[in-house]
Amino acid sequence: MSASKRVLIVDDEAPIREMIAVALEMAGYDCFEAENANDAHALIVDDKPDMVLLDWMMPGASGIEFARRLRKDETTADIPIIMLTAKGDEENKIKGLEAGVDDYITKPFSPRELVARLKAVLRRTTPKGIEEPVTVDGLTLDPISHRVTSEEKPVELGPTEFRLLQFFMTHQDRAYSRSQLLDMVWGGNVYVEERTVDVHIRRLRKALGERHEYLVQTVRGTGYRFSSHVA
Amino acid sequence: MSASKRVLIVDDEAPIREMIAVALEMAGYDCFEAENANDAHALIVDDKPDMVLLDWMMPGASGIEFARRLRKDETTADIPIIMLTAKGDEENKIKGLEAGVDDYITKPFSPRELVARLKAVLRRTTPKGIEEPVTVDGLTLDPISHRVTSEEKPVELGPTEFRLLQFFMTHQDRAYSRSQLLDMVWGGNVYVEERTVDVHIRRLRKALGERHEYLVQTVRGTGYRFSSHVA
DNA sequence: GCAACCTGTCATATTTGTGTAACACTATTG
DNA sequence: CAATAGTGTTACACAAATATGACAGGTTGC
Repeated sequence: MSASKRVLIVDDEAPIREMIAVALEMAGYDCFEAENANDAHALIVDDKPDMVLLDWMMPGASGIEFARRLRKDETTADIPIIMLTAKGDEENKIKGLEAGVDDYITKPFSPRELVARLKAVLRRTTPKGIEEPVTVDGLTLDPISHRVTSEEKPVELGPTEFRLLQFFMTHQDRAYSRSQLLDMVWGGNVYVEERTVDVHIRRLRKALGERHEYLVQTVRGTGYRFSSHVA
Repeated sequence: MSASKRVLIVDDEAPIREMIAVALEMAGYDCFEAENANDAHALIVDDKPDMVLLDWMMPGASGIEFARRLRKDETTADIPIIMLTAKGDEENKIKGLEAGVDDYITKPFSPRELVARLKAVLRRTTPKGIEEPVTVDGLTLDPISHRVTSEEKPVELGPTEFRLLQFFMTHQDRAYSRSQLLDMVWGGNVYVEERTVDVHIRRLRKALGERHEYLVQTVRGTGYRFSSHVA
């Protein structure tokens, strides 16, 4: 589930927000909007976005001021910000960069450029996921080719089992409760029965086969654990 | 398709841009112009050129600064840059080379010299692996003759399928999402449905025939992968 | 201007994955 | 040795993802 990135657009002019939203949605982003700094802050707290597009000119708190505020608060400090500025506004550019803005883009701009900048910023702020293959006792998971092999032989896994195994292999020797697994593997806000985890554990074990199923261990009363250590 | 090379001229003085443009067009290049760094960036994003001629002296962001910015972003990092500098400006030359500029040329210069430099730079930057034929299990793609053969027999491919296959053959054993493929094969920022990728994958597979279609593998929930390894 | 060819998008099949509930086991506890 | 809670298994309906075939514009070359 590479859920699409969520972008918050902050601008006091609705038509502009709409235009941007359309462009971004076509490019596969998930947008939501705010028309002033207060609304924006509420939305950010409520559902932390992956990126904020911030208009420099806004009634009330200016964009810069708002950017500073976001940077100050630890929980929002790491959200990338792209500032929208008027043409040739070099001074603001500088202030913006000082305030910790990740990039700025001058209006008017082409949707393409916007998307390109956004991608560029996300690329350099999003920490690269674990890209190295992991191996445990002959079982190898390669995130790059998205493949799992047991003693060189391919292992057939569904998407969920793959993520589950990936999580386990990068978090070994530690017991996780079903609800923790749901959080980590399924993603934060989904409602599924806890027992569903059991079923996927079962599917994973089956796919791993006799040779490796011992790696997925039951911790009675608690949940499951992945370990090459026997009980 | 193999249209003439596209060169972006960035200089704040229109007459100079014009002069250069005329010279280059006579030499068979396709020119477009920008008078400042921001416009230039927008144009580059919109339609990635094969080469950028960059004036060192510009209001706002200096040429060097702009060059650095281009080098930083992965998608523009491989565009060759030739810097135009004032006579005897040795210091800038050094800074320019540090910033990853491919060549520099001092003003005033003759059109002939400019074209010569440009050719030289293109010659040594273009052949980045895009020259060698690739073969996988009897399937060969030759970028030079722009031809694909399966066991010596020619394979009919549309332009998009060709680029797709070329990308795959030069990036094997790696799973790509549809949006990544759109980025890499279709080019930077085109608004196309993700499902379109499926269709072209389908066309590619069909063209490859039974003998080779196994190379194009579906990675459920993720995208596609090209690999001679089964599953 | 015509014909052949590409392309992107739909609508529709097909295939595969997912969550649940029901029932079978197994360890634990007293 | 029950009684009980915790897990394992399995079958199954339905959801989601992918494959496929057809189509309407748009290009290109003649």
